[in-house]
Amino acid sequence: MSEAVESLNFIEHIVEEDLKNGYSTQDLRFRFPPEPNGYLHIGHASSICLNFGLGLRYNAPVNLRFDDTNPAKEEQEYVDAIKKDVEWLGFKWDTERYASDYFQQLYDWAIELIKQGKAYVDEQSSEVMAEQKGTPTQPGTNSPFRDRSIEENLAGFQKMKDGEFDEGTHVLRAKIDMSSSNMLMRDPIMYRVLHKVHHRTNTDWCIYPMYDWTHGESDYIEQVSHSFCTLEFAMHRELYDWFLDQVIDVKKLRPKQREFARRNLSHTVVSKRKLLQLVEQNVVTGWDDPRMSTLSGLRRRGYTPESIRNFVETIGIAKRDNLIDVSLLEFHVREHLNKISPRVMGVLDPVKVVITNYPEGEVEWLDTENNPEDSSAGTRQIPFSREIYIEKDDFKEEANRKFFRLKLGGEVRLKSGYIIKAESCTKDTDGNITEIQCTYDPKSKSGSGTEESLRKVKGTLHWVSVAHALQAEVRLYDRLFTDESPDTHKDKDFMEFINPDSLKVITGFLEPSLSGAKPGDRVQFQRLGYFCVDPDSTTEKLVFNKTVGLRDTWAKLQSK
RNA sequence: UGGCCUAUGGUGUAAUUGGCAACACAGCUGGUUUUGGUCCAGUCGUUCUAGGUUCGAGUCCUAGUAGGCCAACCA
Repeated sequence: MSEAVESLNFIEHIVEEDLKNGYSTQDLRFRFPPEPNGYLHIGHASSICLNFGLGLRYNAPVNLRFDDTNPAKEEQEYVDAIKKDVEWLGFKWDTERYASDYFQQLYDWAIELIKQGKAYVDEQSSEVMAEQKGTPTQPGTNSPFRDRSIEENLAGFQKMKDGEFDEGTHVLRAKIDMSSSNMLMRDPIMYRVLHKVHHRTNTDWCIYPMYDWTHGESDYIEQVSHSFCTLEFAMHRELYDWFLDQVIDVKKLRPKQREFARRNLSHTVVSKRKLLQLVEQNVVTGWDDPRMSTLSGLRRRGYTPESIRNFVETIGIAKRDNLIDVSLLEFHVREHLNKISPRVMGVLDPVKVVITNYPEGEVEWLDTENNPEDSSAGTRQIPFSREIYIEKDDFKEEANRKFFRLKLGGEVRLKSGYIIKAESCTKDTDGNITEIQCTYDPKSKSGSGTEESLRKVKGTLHWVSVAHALQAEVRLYDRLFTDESPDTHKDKDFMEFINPDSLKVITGFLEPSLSGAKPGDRVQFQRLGYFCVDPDSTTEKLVFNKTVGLRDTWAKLQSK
């Protein structure tokens, strides 16, 4: 095996550089820090694969740390869902942490800051403070409470902690620089009063630390070497470093924050807030609706962890704006499913075919391979009889030479069965074809080795025996949004681009071998696409989700 | 009007750190095929602009242009 020249992304270059400049691999430690206020989506997969991938690469621990500093939005349900998703993607965290584990330490440090004159209690309303904050082009002005005594601040902070103040009346602020060109440095809030029940600390606290005060210090407590986040936090780095400077012990490792661009996926939204909106407004059935860009939605849709990891690998990590076409994600799921999915036959839009010269009442069990990509997958038997279903699209009374399917007077191969010839068809009063009459060549049976069976006919159709067909609910999905980038229009809300036809529920007719299919099972309906059994499925009523269609060059030709 | 970040084929990402611009997807041609799938072969097409440094610039410098981010008691 020749060692291919490894190409690293800029984050990996940073780590390599640090290793060259004195870090040892023992120093390396990473973390994935979700806020438990929603479900993970495909964008998080990039962050997960980045951090856990680095852990694997350097054999370094990776913590799963819940950034749970806002009890108003965070719930245990989300914690559970996030853990499930990370595991499903195939990663193992070193330790499970919570920012709330550090509330006491954070509080103690805050007292120190007050004692050093670097933090103060402000009693103004948020409106007034916002006004004093200035604008990006104009400096802010100091709060009248900025210079009160340390004793006063200590007492005020104590009262905040003791629950003597109402929400919104008092905050603890870092005393930095109200004229900084970085708005975040204009005396940022460290603590606010919140009389809310926290999912872990319950009512122990009624003051809660803000993100900036919490995140870097949590990294430091855990001795995380590299703290990666998305670009919108770039301006926070200065604050991250300032807060670190206040508590750092130079003998300990100093975490560094670096930022990368979030991945945008076309025809969807990749934002917890917007996904929550879809859930709350019942545009979808839940966080795990198969149309959602959540990991749980993709899982239910039939995506495999491998396919998502491969996708994330090829889209890489960088700092520029991007819009990745969903077709790349679809490529990766097809690539994996092609290798692992058993092939079966199902007809989703049926028209009946009667083989007039086939004996009435007779049933033949035909051998067919389970997966041409995997010879060890073996074969199974499928029933053939006088009446079968084929797809409506697979028959035309008249068609040109480019149409490789069934037409009057023409022949096709029935997959793993016989060659049939269309002789006539019947229609209802509206002109819809209701039945096709065919004859078959008894000597053309697949695999029989006869001269007739070896004949080349251009088309091969999938089919199911009418008498043996299993009926199943099949859910067909299309993109949730009609616009490739629904949430980037300045004058339009992303909800205006919702695709009204993103879900179509039909009844499909499937080969009987599918009768025992279990939720999560994945198959390829030949010539149609990849499908998986939905959790809603029961033994009485099978329910399939369409994961993704096969590449369809015929459809492409037709649309020209 | 301020600050920060970014700019490489249609899309995404590389380029041994200053040394022949490449990989994947998409597109197009053809071949194989009992899935119009898979697979195989071929093909199209790229460094935002203008200066500068250098034997040599996608890479460094300057200016410009374009896009993104920044004024929540959210993260």
